[in-house]
Amino acid sequence: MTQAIRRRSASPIADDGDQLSFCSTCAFSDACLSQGYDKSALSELHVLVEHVGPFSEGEHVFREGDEFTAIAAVRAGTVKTYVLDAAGNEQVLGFFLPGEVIGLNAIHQARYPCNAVALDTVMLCRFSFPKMALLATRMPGLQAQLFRLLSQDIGKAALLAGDYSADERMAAFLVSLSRRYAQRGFSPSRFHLTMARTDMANYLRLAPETVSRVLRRLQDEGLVQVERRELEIRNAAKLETLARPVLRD
Amino acid sequence: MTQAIRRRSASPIADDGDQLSFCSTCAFSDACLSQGYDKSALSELHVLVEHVGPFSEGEHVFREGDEFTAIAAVRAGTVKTYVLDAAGNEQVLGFFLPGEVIGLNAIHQARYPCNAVALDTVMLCRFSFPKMALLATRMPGLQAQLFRLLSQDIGKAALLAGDYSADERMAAFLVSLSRRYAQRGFSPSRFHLTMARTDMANYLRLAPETVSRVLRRLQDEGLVQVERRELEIRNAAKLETLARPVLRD
DNA sequence: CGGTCCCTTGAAAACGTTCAAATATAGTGG
DNA sequence: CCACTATATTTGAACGTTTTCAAGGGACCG
Repeated sequence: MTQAIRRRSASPIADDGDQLSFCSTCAFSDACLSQGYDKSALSELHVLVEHVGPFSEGEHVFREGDEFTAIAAVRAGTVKTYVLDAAGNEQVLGFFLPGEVIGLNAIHQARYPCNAVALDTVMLCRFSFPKMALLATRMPGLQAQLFRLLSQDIGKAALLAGDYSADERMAAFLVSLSRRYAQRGFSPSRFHLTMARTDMANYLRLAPETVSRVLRRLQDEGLVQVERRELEIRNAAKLETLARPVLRD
Repeated sequence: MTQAIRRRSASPIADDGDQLSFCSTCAFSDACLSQGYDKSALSELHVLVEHVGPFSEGEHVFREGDEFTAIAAVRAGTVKTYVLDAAGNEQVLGFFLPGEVIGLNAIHQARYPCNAVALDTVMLCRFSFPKMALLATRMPGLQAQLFRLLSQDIGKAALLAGDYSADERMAAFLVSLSRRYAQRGFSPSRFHLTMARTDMANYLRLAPETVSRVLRRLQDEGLVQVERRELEIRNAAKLETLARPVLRD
């Protein structure tokens, strides 16, 4: 089928002087910079970066079973990963916002174990994984960052895993989005829900109807204001209290 | 508090001639051997191995918040990892059988994010992670194996994550145990459940009463035979059919 | 303006939980 | 070796949250 993480307009941007600032959204550059690597080391990292996209809404970045060659950091937009169960129902595994890395769960099988689709206009930084691993043997800081990224993702599923109430799940989801947007410089209190209610439901393991009802309940209690896909957090403290059992912090 | 992954009778075994065969249960040795490394490379790996244990039932291997220094492969016994929620309820994250590696989720925070306790008499191979990472820069096969192990664990939580019925969860759990025992040379159709019903319940996000009822149901339908903690799988085909939605294979 | 898709709302049903209690097992000390 | 206690497991019945089923808005797009 289609090549995983398709190449688009790769070369022009990759050689562009703006490269470093573009890539400053990537976790890898952050790590390397903080490790005090010199320009030459950094340029080695940037040599194996490919800027790909845009992917438009509904377009797939990779599909389950595709050969794994690269991981990718989201530069703009939102990527949803999911699998289809036997009955054809979608199980959403995660949403990836700018700065977050997709494809890490594909390493051990050398194939992507899930599908990844753009929820809006998505731009990616694509990293050849074999090349990156090779480079990591010469850059301990990069290796450490890769280990950290992988290790971090192991615990991520906790949000889904616990047997929490629908309200707690939803609160945790919204707080998580808020924090992740804040981390990238976006407003933590007002943002656009880039996914459909159905996606949220499939992610939180709830029925779409339940998502609807919970959002209404949270709004009636003054915790949030939802207008279609626009969300405003009106009482962050209470929302975080609700989310605490799930997020554990 | 106590040192994470406590040292016990470390030196005598580590220098023993039996070392290699002992460590053949460890994923790392497997990987290195299969990569065709010479003895000197292997001995480098074995220098940073510490054989620790035995831990007796109920004894902790590490606790949440302990400083992370090492990962460990289970050599014998079963290790349960868990966290306590705000109400003090136990959330079981996983059970680790011989050959499986604990501590991988501790890398990114440099602290163990959960507790690990022995369910029976446990023996471990302890690996200093900093030393291992350093060695991995010189042994690409080891680095690759570490990446694979980490990557693999990212998808593991799927068993808990989906919204499956109690029967499906239980079936998937039993099939998973069966396969993992088989992989290490134990009987896939008859084994001892090293964990209490409550542990299974906390792992599967069910009430203990539900676990009891589901096991009875599976037994009444002739899929398994349960006698206290002794389990026999009587109809593997049907059990796997039940588990299929969860395990996805 | 009509159609489609997404979202919302209401009522009934289901699955698992909770509460309560009985039974069984292992460990302890006499 | 046996009684005794604490713990683990099983069972029954009522309850509750979420799902399912059914239908009604509402926005966006042609």
